[in-house]
Amino acid sequence: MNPLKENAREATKESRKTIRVVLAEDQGMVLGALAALLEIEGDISVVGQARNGKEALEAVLMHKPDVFITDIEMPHMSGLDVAAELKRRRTGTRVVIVTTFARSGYLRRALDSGASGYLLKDMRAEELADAVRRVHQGLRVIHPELATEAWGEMDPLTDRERQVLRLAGEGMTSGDIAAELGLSDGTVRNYLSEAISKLGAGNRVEAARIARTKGWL
Amino acid sequence: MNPLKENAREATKESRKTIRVVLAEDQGMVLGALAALLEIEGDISVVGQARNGKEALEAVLMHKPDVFITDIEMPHMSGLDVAAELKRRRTGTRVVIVTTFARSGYLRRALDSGASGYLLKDMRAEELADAVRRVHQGLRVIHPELATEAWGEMDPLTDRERQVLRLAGEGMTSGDIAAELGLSDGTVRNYLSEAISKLGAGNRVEAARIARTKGWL
DNA sequence: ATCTGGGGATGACATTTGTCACGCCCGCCT
DNA sequence: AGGCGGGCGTGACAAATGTCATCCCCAGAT
Repeated sequence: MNPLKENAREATKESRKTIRVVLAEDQGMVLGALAALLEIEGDISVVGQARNGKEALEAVLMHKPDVFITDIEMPHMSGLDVAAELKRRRTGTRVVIVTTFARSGYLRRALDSGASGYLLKDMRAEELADAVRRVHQGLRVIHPELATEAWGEMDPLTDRERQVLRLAGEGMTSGDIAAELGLSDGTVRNYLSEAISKLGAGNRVEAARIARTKGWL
Repeated sequence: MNPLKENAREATKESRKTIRVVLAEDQGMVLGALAALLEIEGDISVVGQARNGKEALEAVLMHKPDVFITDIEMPHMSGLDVAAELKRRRTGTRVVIVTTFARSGYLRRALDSGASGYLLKDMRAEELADAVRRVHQGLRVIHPELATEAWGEMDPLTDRERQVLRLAGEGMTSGDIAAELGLSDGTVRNYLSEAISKLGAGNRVEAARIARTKGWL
């Protein structure tokens, strides 16, 4: 129980420096590559890897890592769901989302789920380790482009509009959609028209595209 | 990483064994991570990295690597385009496609473009280095799931149809497309109509969706 | 020299879309 | 009770879309 004078310096150094990380990502190759990338850093150690949300949750609960790095789109439980669950369980683990998608909707949900970081995969690889360190220190790290710009605009669509637009984006005709949702053909067209104008699009296809890229789907 | 410490004997050994690689991938983080992954292997050296098709082409022409590893979907020139161009120029470089998409159309085009390997990103990370070695030895490496189903259905679309359908899928109107391609409005609609019927779709949106999922874009 | 087929264009027509202006019903606010 | 406003529907109309038959042009194939 007594501080060991001799290696006290090293011990504290070690315990202060090594950041234990669990990594989740459904593409095996990217998972392995990211692990390799992080292992290069002397102060970061990957203690667990997972290829889907459920495994990820188990791995985090088992290893109690300092930082949990996860993709969003994974089989059966998204990274956002895992983050929310971890928040609910009050594990001390900090969460960093690393994803392809610069959708403000995702960012909002990530922050709501208690994530400490939101990074895009097209960031420079070297910055990942730094981000992990910052988050470990209790800081928040948001990808710059998201932190400023695309942030602020809220989803202007009503539930119906979203619903209708999604189906239209799949190639369904107004009539199909009407049948599917138990609405009238004209009503569907009205919603579509509303959505198109709200999104500043020229037609349903463009509207769907815009909504998708904003994460409002 | 330190070529200076070789003496003559080691140098010949080295030159026989070290596989020089150029890597292309638009997501910076994945690019860096893959590079890290490969650099761990003693016999593989990443001599160039690129984040889009054009850079990739330049990098390959400049470094003349043994193997060129590339993603498909990149800005302004796809990995497939780069592969085709390299084939045309008869560089000795062997090409390995590494992509997310298990689309038979992509595989076909990859092989047509002279690629020696087609791997999916959800493969285990450790297998990448092996694949690189095999390809370097002149072997072909095709992701198992695809190898069997490889000769699936053929792309029924002509170039024009593909072109027109792509733009239509972005939300452009027939008129826009006509202007863009220097065709008449009616002709565009004819191509679209052809594409729709070839794909068994009900309208342009569905047709675009189908073509996309098949990898015929 | 002729035949053939692909790329491209036209014109006509039936549907589907996108817009608008209204009208109805129902819950909520004060 | 009266007054909103949101969800839903109708009708009408212009524009865009999908389908066909038909025609021109030109490069290969025979």
